Amino acid sequence: MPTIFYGEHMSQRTVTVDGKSISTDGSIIRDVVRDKRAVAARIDGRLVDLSTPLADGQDIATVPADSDEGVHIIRHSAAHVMAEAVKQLFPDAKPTIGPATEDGFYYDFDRGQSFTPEDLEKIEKKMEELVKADLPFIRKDMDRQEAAAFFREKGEPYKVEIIQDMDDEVCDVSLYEQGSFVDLCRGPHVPSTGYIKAFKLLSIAGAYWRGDEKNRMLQRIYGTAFGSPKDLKSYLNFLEEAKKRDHRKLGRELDLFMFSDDAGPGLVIYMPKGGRLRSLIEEFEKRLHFRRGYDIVYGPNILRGRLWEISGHMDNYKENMYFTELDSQLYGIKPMNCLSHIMIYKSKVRSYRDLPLRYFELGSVTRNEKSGVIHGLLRTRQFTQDDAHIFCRPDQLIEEITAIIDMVAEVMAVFGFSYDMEISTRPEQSMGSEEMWNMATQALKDALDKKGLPYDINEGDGAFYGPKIDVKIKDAIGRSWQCATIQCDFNLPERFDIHYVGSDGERHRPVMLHRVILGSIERFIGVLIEHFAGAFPVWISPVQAVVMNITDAQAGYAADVADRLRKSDVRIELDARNEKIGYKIREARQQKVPYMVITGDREKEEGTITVRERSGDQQTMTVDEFVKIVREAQPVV
RNA sequence: GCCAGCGUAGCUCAGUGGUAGAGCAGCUGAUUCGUAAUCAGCAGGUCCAGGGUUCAAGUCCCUGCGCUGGCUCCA
Repeated sequence: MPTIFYGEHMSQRTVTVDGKSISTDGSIIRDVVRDKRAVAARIDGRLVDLSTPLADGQDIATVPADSDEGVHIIRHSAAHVMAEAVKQLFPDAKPTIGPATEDGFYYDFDRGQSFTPEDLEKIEKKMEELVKADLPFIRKDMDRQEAAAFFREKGEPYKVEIIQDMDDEVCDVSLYEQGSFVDLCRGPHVPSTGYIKAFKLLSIAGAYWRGDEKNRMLQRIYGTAFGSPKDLKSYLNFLEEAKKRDHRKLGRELDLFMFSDDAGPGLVIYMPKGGRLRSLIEEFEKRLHFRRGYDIVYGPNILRGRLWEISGHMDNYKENMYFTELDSQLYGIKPMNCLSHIMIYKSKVRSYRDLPLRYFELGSVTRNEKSGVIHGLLRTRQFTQDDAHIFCRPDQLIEEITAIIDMVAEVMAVFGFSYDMEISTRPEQSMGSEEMWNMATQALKDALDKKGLPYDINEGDGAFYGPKIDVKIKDAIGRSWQCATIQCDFNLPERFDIHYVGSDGERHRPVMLHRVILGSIERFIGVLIEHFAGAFPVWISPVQAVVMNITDAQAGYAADVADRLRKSDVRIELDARNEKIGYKIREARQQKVPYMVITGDREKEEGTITVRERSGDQQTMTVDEFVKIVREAQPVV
């Protein structure tokens, strides 16, 4: 192994640091970096340690602790410190991998036993000691074979496996040592453990080696670290905030939906207010689709097994499906809505003039989700999609895709979501020719390119019958959720042998688009709840206003106002209980009702109402004026 | 499905192997009040289910179910 003596050349050098030219007799980058917050540096776009030797004429950019890259490096270093702590406390734990993530870091260990919450505390304490000791991170470059031998001797088989699985052309690997711990690692790292000023261990979880469920389950410890204690604190606050917005908690508190152990896991039961919310969204969707040339259709929930064989579901989707038997015939409970729509298409001879045909269905689908993945409204075993299938000619394909992209944009604007898009390509489990897949994928790309919209590629994540554009919406606290998806399918038209008669009098094969805008209504409602923290916009609020009197003297007037509002389609509740107005307001606020309509003696005398908003602002007006305000909150689509 | 933790009143949660508890919500009564909780009383339990250990189990052990956090999978 070549040894570098950093102090070897004591000559003067001229380097550029963050755009400033510096003349130095120092030998490593750290010698010329004035910025105390610097944790690493960038040379020619490459991230390096501050201990990297200086070379004459180098252009150095420092990476501060509070930058995205800096935080990433701190987290990665924290993962190493955690591994050292674990090795000291539990010598039998074999380290595997420990990367930084978007909001923290983790390290996976192979160990006979699991870690307990008490272990977590011990590990955190030990980490604090290691940070206090301010141990330097020392990089060592090592020949690949030598490194493999080194880890084999240390009894760390996972590191050996990682080295052996590297590309053939890799000759040297780098190791980082701090204190008693050496890890295979590309780096860079902070100069010493003392740079890790704000960290916290969060949870223990199981994780498969290399993410494959056929492999051994490892013990993962999650933690997070930041450039400063202040940033760590604000992240922990953010987690608290997210907890308060949890749709499962709000769903119960606002009486929207429930789950019942007796009914079964992953099966949503809508309570009256949740039912109202859902029906409002569905009404909105029906209008939306009618106005854009869609037809509303309904298909059965179970279809013959034979049909699922033709569609390829039996070969590609069977493990997600439920089956039943009727008159000793096999039936599949639908996990998707496409088959009935294909039946509708097939029911007549179609002319090229008839296309595109757009069939829309608020279709409930049932999928056998593994027990461990079920999660409130966001992952259920039965859900309703705002599903549509568009049958079109190949020459109409791009136009139809772009129309859907526009529709997604309009709907997301109505709800106030921003979003990113990605294209998912052919998965391993799939059917059809390579040519079809290429055509379909190209069509999706062309449509996005034509609109000038940016997108990522998600290799191998398409549906089994075709590639898709996935829309990931971002909620109010920055988390992203998949809702809309647009799938391009050349497969099912062929399998069901559907066709249209072209202008040439010949039969031609149409193309099929599968698409959803909100995706699963359940999931979308879950995201809506968290996005608005339960304080829905007026137009979808299950209760838009609570009418309340101040004393029994205005009970009759309040009932009269309530009646007038109800007859004007304002969704109201009347709170005529013998309680103080402060108490009624408190309850309405907790229920996140947008308006409180207060009727005291003053209002009764003038024939008005006082309307209090969620913000606390209030105004006295007539019932008609208030009705107008509520009506105008309805979006036009 | 896998790993770990958890399961007590409608909700949030206390509970040392020895009589099942609190706050809020609910119900009843009093109070008639102007912008985030009026007072008093009452009622509320298969301690997730089944089995085991024990003189005795909410508490310890086993199995199942469910939930939570992850992993894999996904709208």
